[in-house]
Amino acid sequence: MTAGSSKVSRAQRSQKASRHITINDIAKRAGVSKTAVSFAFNVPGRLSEKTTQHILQVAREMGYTPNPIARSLNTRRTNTLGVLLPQDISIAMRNPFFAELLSGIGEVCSAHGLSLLLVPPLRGSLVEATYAALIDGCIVTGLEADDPATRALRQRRIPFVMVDVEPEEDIPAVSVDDAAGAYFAMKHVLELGHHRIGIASFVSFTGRLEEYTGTLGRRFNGYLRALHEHGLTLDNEHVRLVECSCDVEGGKLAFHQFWSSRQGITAIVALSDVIAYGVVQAASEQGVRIPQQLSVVGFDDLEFSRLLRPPLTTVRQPIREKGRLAAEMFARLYHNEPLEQHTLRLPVELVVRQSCAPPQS
Amino acid sequence: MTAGSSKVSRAQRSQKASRHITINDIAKRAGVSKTAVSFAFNVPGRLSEKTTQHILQVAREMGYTPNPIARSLNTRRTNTLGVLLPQDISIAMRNPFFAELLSGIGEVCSAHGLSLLLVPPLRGSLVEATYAALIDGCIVTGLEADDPATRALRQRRIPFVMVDVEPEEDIPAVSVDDAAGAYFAMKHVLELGHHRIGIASFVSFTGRLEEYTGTLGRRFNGYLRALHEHGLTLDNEHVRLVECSCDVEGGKLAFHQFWSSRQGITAIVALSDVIAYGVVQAASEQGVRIPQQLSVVGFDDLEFSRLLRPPLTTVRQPIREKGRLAAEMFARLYHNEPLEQHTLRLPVELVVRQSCAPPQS
DNA sequence: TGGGGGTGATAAACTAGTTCAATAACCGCA
DNA sequence: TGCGGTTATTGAACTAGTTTATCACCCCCA
Repeated sequence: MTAGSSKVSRAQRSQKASRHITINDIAKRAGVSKTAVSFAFNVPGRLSEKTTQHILQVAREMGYTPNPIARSLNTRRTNTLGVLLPQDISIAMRNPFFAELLSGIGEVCSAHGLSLLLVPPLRGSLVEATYAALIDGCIVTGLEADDPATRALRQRRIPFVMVDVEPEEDIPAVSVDDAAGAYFAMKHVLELGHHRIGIASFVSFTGRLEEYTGTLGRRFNGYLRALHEHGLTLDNEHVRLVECSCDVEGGKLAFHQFWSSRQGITAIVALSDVIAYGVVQAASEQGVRIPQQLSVVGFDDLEFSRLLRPPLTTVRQPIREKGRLAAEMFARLYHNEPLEQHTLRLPVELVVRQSCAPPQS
Repeated sequence: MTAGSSKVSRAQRSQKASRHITINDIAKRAGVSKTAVSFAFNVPGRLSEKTTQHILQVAREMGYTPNPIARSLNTRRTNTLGVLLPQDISIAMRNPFFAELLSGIGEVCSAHGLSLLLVPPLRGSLVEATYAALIDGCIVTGLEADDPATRALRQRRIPFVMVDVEPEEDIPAVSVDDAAGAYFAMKHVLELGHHRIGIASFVSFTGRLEEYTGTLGRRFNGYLRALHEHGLTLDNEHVRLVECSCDVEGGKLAFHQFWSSRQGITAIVALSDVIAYGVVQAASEQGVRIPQQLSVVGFDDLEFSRLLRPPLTTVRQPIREKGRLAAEMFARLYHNEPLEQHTLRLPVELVVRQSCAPPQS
């Protein structure tokens, strides 16, 4: 290294590394100020038509396009809506629930020219993820109002709407009566005469049963209410609980656990349709006939549940609608328009199809 | 308005509007330079432990978190991987293909701490969308190498990997032999003895049949080759084409068009499993028995196709794997590591299940 | 010729951080 | 006490744009 090389200026060095073309390059080349270049791109009518066209022509020739990050720094807009996911993307996307939710959210994104950012935990922390996400706001899924990540959003004044959360004053949210839905599902199974029942639950266990929170907790409350009305409890003898991942694979594993336990389970209540799919698939593979030998109920009524073999009895919740409404609420917050209602609660209903029957006598 | 009010400085005004807390506020409050604050957050060991802790303490007290946009402007990193979608998010998400693809891409995102940005056309233009997207690179779906959006990425030196594209020198891509897969599917139907066949295609028509491009064009080539081998052509008499949206609803509409035409169609070949789902559902609703009265073949082998009633005969392509490999290629580009192979071609195979049978005599 | 009004263009300040290069402080040792 | 070598800290420049406030210019009219 020569003495001279250390004197190479920063500008020269970055020149060498084929620097990106910036607004300054265009300004110089076009013989105008960078303000003019900015106006040419952003404020139609602010410059004379001649100047505007000249600047845009120069920009085209040099292949210039304004840096969206620098622009965002000024405008404080990213034109991006985040979706906070409590799990990794690869896991969430195994549950068609999210595809339907995103489809609903996406309708609103198109209308407002927004992109959609999937925000999973960063290095294990959703709070970290919210710090790093380049978003104008977000839809929060699978979290409660007192979650650290939710608090982080509030503190940073990032507008957000929660989905599937216990309704709480002044927190915009779109929910569903999970407890009622679960109650209907379990009641249906009980009224068919089942009393050896497996509950296939996705995991978010935090200790004892009373500590189940969120969607899981609410659905459990519904199940337990129906069980109590029929004099049953989660005693592991009549009613057994198995936890699994919220995907087809999880449902298959759950089925095998129930079936190998030889407790004579005649019905499986799944906390999610996709888990029910796995149960049905594993049962078919084992030659267990549904609903003759085993009844299965789900929760969600995904678009494909009616196409299942047999068509799945389940609890319908309007998932796409939920996404759309949540995103619409966000859009109002985003544009500082008042919300008519802070919390929406959408209806659920039991959809009886062909995956349940009375137990074999 | 008084004369005084016009003299209110900018700082005072923004103060009033409860300005965001910046690195300067923390520096002042902690009695250090903003360089020190930056180091405290980003370069462990660069400051004394005492100073670092003091700064972080002050930051915590004031609820400060570095602005990710300003940070990105310097670091030139957004830690976001884009997925370029040729349609609106709400439409794409109606096809479980994307959920599976995203699931694969998501595996790599987790490993590298990336978020995933869904980038649909902005004001009708994907090129515009690429200009505005805050991403470090992207996975391009449903586009060809000579698409304007692809060119825009190249020009702006945004690293990208294409998915489902005609392999081309030096463009990183992960594809599948669509033509071969389609050939297998059509051949299977023909060998069962069908000669009145409906093709249910998603839309991307650009004029005459020879102008089909991309995935659509490649699959058509496969279908046509098999048809030719059996002396058939797309003549609208024996083999009829219907275009529909790529979702369950589209498949249902396609079925109704085929069935109402009363051309005695005995088999429907769908360009996508999700379209086949719609065909099967509409057929069931009409009391048309599959495969006895109507054979159906799909393309994709989505996770749920084996659970369909009846289980769907289809062409398997490893979608999740495709997403994962594409994302891994991107990760290498992103870290300036050399690619072992620029283009990958994954295998397809016909999966014979129960939705096809010989035509009723 | 002077002044008002409108248009077109710009210099400078601003967005909120990171990074470079230089300095200050400290420690041990001669 | 002086000096070399770390270690800790900082001012200034830099990222790439937008925005504000001002100015120059031209036309019209008095």
